[in-house]
Amino acid sequence: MQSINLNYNSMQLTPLEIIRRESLQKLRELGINPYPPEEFKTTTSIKQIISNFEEFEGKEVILAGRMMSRRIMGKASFAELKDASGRMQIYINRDEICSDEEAVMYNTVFKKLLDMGDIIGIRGTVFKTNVGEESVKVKELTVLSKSLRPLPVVKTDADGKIHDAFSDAELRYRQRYVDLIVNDTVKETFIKRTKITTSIREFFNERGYLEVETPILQPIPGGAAARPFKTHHNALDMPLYLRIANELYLKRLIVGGFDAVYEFAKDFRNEGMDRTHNPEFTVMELYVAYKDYNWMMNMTEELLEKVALDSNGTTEMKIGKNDVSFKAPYPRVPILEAIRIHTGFDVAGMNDIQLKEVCKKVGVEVDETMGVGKLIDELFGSKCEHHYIQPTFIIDYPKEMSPLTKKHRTNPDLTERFELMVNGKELANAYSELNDPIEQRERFEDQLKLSEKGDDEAMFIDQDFIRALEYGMPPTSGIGIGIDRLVMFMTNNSSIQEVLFFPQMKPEKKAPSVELNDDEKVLLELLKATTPILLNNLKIKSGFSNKKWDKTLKGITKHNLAKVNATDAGLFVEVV
RNA sequence: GACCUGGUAGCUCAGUUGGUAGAGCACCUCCCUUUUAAGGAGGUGGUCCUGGGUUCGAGCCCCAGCCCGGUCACCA
Repeated sequence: MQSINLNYNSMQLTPLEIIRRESLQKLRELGINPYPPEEFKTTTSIKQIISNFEEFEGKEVILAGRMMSRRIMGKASFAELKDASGRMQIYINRDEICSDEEAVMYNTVFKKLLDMGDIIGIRGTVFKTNVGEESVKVKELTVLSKSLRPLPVVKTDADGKIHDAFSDAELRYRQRYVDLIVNDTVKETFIKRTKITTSIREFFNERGYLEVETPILQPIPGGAAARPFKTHHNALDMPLYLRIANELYLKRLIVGGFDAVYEFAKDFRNEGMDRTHNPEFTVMELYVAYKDYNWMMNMTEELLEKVALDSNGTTEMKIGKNDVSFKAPYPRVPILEAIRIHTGFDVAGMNDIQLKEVCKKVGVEVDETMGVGKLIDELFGSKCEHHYIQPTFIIDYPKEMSPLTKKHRTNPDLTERFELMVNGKELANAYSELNDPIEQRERFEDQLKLSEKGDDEAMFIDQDFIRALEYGMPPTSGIGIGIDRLVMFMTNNSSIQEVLFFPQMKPEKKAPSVELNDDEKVLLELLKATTPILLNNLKIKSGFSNKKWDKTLKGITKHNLAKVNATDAGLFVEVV
């Protein structure tokens, strides 16, 4: 983008950056390419050495990584090298890496021209220092990439206590690359995230379930109730929406004859952002033919137990202040039972008027647009949800709030649906899927009525999806698991931003321009008319307020267009 | 969207009824061959988020705005 390029061109360098650019130039003058093109072949990784130290001791290794700290002591130095696998100390001795008289590689390149953050390669032998620290004695040093910006300096003391941590949330999210370099725990979070998704894939693939991809750009944003992002396709000249869910597409595939399909889907919802909501987020949805929601509950227990073990090595977890166990089985509580337990009211079979009465009594706010489903959802959400810390299936939701769910086998007012609650939050949502096309059309029409009544979350009708159901979909159970939320639980993070590499942020403000502003131009013209001029006279001529005067004069002196001279006769300003 | 915190050096942070902008680390110069939050001596470095205002004088007070975070509201 043009504006960004302009910003870079007009960027004012800090003294630290200028020094590094000068070092870069000097490296080139010494005939060292600071960005060499050749492959750099390493023989092992830091983690390998640390975890098999006896095997490596005395042997030669070649490593590459970022220099994270440096302690120079005359003719010898220690530095910390960090590669993708870990950190370890390297020992650099002048006479080991240099044979020439001037010892250029040590005295000039290592001591003067390299900086913290530079990427280097080393060849040397593994040894242990007198103090017992595992290290590599460097015999050869190669510059692999010069770093032009100083990294934050984060130090860890002998007790493992971190000093001057790079902790500003805004900087960490905007410059995640820096966060990943200096904050090791951040990297661990994201490695764990991949372990979790890998664990889920393994679980499904072993069962022969098929991983698929379905459209993100959808003409009708179906499968959930949420405000979509809208975009436009130029060639077709039609609106398209970023998907809010992929449910209806996966069910079409079940119609098409796949027994089990799943997708890790980025979904998009144009709604508020907070600690647990990002406009784009990841949901794993799975559909399995010939199963029901009871089967799905059993599978979910098994899956989560495995995910906990694969990612953390245990089913027992600390989430915030709570101890949570993912050991199966999990209790199954009908939603109306939960409401009875936590409010004292049995709302089974109540109509909307009676429900509003109950809401009023227990202090839950309601409005006219709310139907039975929404009222029950509201009661559960504000009075019950937060009580379910241990994994608990809340089951048998009312029909009104579940337009894609099959009617309950014993009670036609309810549906075969469950939500899995963990730590007081929803983690998964699953149904015995509605496969009766005639009833599905009726449910959609009920949603349309809700929408006309003012419910802006009611679902859109997808005619093609109904057509697919009319060809016949086997009885099927489906589930959606919020992956970001699952990762939050498994890594004990309370903010979704901590488990997304690049959480959504408002743009940074523009870098200051080197262009003169209008006030500065005016002042410079005045100055050019009479130069040198007594400072106070120029101030009076400008007519600027004190603050504006001060800022503007500082502005043009900073650009080196004018300077102030102190003489016996007073302060004079002149053009340079 | 509402309310509350905060925004000062590359990083982490101080900053006194409003009176010339500070510390630690980093950086620069010098000393130092198994150190480790290495150490010792000296030094450089600032759009105090932005724009107005009050004042002889604003990092600090007032007004408007921007950005992060938190709480609530909204929301699968």
